[in-house]
Order: sequence, then structure tokens, then C-alpha cells
Amino acid sequence: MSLRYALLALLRVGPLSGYDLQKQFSLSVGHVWHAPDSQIYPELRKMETEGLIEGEEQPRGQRATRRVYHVTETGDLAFLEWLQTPLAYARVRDPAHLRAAYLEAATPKVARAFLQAHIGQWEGELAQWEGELVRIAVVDNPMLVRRLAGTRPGDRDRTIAFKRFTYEGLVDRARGEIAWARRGLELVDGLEGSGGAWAALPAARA
Amino acid sequence: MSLRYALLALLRVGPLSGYDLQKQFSLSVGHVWHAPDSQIYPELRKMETEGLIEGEEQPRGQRATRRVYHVTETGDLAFLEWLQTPLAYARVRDPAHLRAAYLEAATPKVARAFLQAHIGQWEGELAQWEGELVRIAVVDNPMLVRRLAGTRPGDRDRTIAFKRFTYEGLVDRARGEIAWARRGLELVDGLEGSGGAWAALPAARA
DNA sequence: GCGGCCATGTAAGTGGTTACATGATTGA
DNA sequence: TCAATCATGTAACCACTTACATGGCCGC
Repeated sequence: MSLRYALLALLRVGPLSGYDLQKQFSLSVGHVWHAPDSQIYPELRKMETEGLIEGEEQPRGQRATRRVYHVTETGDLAFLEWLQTPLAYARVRDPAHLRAAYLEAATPKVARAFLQAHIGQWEGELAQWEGELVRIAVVDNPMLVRRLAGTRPGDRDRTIAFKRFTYEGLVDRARGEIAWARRGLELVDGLEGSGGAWAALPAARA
Repeated sequence: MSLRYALLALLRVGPLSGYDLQKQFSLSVGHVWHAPDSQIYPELRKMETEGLIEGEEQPRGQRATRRVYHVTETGDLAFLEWLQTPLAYARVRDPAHLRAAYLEAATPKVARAFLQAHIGQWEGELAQWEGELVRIAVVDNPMLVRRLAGTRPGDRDRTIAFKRFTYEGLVDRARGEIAWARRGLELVDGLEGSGGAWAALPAARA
């Protein structure tokens, strides 16, 4: 249900084709809400039938066309209303912490591999989000630039402030996950060292 | 795909019926992986046809029965293998941060409501997880007690250590989310105070 | 005898994933 | 002429959600 609002958020700064949207997605909203093209195109069609956006066929070369969408007033209102509706929080479903809870049944090696992969995963995300923070600071994100161009000067600080706030939150989370996994590695070291006969093939317990 | 391993994790400490599992779920694994009964019962059937578990009809009163499942050797191996497979991380899809990124289009009031709801949400989770940490510390969780009963004394520390590690991670995350949202509230205060004509019905920008 | 718990589901729908499919255009 | 990129999807599948359905058992 959030996908359409992510799309509306992008289209509100100016008309784009499905293809453009898909590209912009990975460079902006995609950092908080991933969506593949196979989901974007159908969603756009659906949004059009519901009157949130309107598409216009534009010629491209001799035979080809591209469909450029813009937000309708209905769509704009829908976006503003969405901002006011309480968020529907998903029930917790966390594969990493599920796995962590049963690491005692794995070997130290396997436990370490898991924790190191977790660190790697979040370091990747962290790099993305930190990069985005830098691009926000120097106003270098194409989507942000377009948005600011259509924003009254007094409102720019606010726009930038909330983008920064968002990515700072993500960066914090990534750092938290990394710190947690590092503590996990220390825990594994400690458990392995302190006498207990861990790794005495606990996986072979029939 | 994690549901079955969450169920296996519970069944590995001893046979349970679907109903028992469903109850235990909310008291243990459910804190990291939620699942409603409408998902648990069919999944158990599926796991049985795949040979991971075996069910046995037990009489209950005169006419009724209950189906008690236990893990097969195949199931046990599957669980141990799962521990070794690299985690499939889901692509980022974060409704709260998506919303946060566009708060400049909302009124200060709406922005505050969102952030306060976020704090409330995570305070609720935090309370759950902190409670679980306490129950781990005093070894007062029924599922944990059962598990420890079937564990060699030397392995108990390890079992407890990983449970604690898991919930500490969740507690950290909750605290992080709360701290982030509080900073958001301060940001809203600052933006509203500092001259800018926010709240001058920005939602009415046609 | 009745209410609350025990016990087990089905059905319809949503949102997302993965893989596949097709063809036009543009620049080297 | 060939590869990269522009452009737009479809199809099958899976996990999960929400709502509904049914009936026996047990203690008061």
C-alpha cells in the first residue's frame, strides 16, 4: 500500500514515465522502499484507473512511444491524506534475530559466519545511506534538486531537514545492527574460549 | 520461509499440538517472528507431508482429538542446515522512514502525531522485549525452562547467552527508533519556531 | 446449562518476488 | 551491425492478512 505513495511522492515534483520512475526510484525513495519494475508498471496503471495520476502517450523515435504520468488533484489530495493516516505497523518478523536466538545449536564457525554476513549486509546499507546523507548535504541528488527547484525558498530548509532526518535514522539503525553483531562475535569468542565443549560437533546430537 | 524453522525450533524441545505451538509462539519465538494460527496450522500440515515433522492423533475427551507433532530426524537436520545457510535479507521497505522523508508536506501537528505514534509503537515493543530479558535473567519463560531441562548443564549458559544477545539487539533497536523519533519532535519544534511560515496551510498548496 | 477455552481449520485477497518476454532506439 | 539502454509489461508463485467457520470439552 505504500508503493503508490512512494510513486506519488516522486511524481509530485514533476511528470515522469514508468521507466524514469523506475530509475529515480533506485536513486531516491528506493533507499527506503524498494520496488522492482515489474511492480511499478502495473501499479501505475492501477493508479491511473483510480484517478490518482494521468498518463500521456508521447512519441519516441518513429514507432515507439512512452507513457508520461502526472499527478491529478485527486492524487495530490490522496498523498496529503496518506501523510495524516496513522501508520500501519507490520508485526515483527525478523529473520536475523530469529536466527540469532538459536545460534547455540550451530558451531562457532557457523555462528561467526552468520554474524559477519550480518555486518557485511548492514555495512552495505550504511554506505548507501551515508552516501545519500552526503548528497543531501551538498544538494547533489537529482531528485532532490528537482524538488527544491519547485519549492518556495523558505520551504527548502524544511525539505532538506526531513530528508536528513530520515537518512540519519537509517544510518543509526545500520550502526546499531553492526554494533550488535560485533558484540555477538565477542560473545562467540567468549563462549568458545571459556571451557565449554562447544563445537564438539553439537550438530551431531541425534 | 522462516516460519517453518521457528516452528521446528519450538518442536525440537518437545512434541506439541498446533494449538500449543500457537500459544507458545506468542510467548517465545513470536517476539521475533509473528504468525497467526491461520498460518500455523496449514504450515504444520505442509511440514508433515514434507517429512519434517510427524503428527499423532491423541484422544481428548470422548469424541475430540488433538494432533501432536514431533520433529523427525529429517526435520532436525533441516533445522541444523538452515542455521548454516546464509540469511536472505529482504530489500528495504520501511513505511516509517518513507513517511518521515515527506513530513515537510504535512502540518507540524500531523508530523508530531506521526512521531509520537512511532514512539508509542516502539515503546510497546520495547516493553515486550525488556520483559523477555527479565524472564531470561530469572529463567522464568516456560519455553526456555523446557529447553534448558533437555540441555546438558554445560550448554545452558550458551543457550541463555544467545537468547539474551537476541533480545538485547531488539531492545537496542527499539531504543534507537524512540531516540530518532524524539529528535524528530525537536526538529519539528525548531522548524516551527524559527520564522518559517510552516503550518500556513501547506496542505492547501494547489 | 453455559461461557470460555481447546482445537483446527478454510477462503478470499494483497503485496511482493522471480523469471520471462518483447521490441524499438541510439550511439559506437 | 551490434550492444546498451529505453520502454513496458505478463505469469506463476509465495507469504502473509483478515475474516469467517465449526464444534467439542471443562469447570462453575
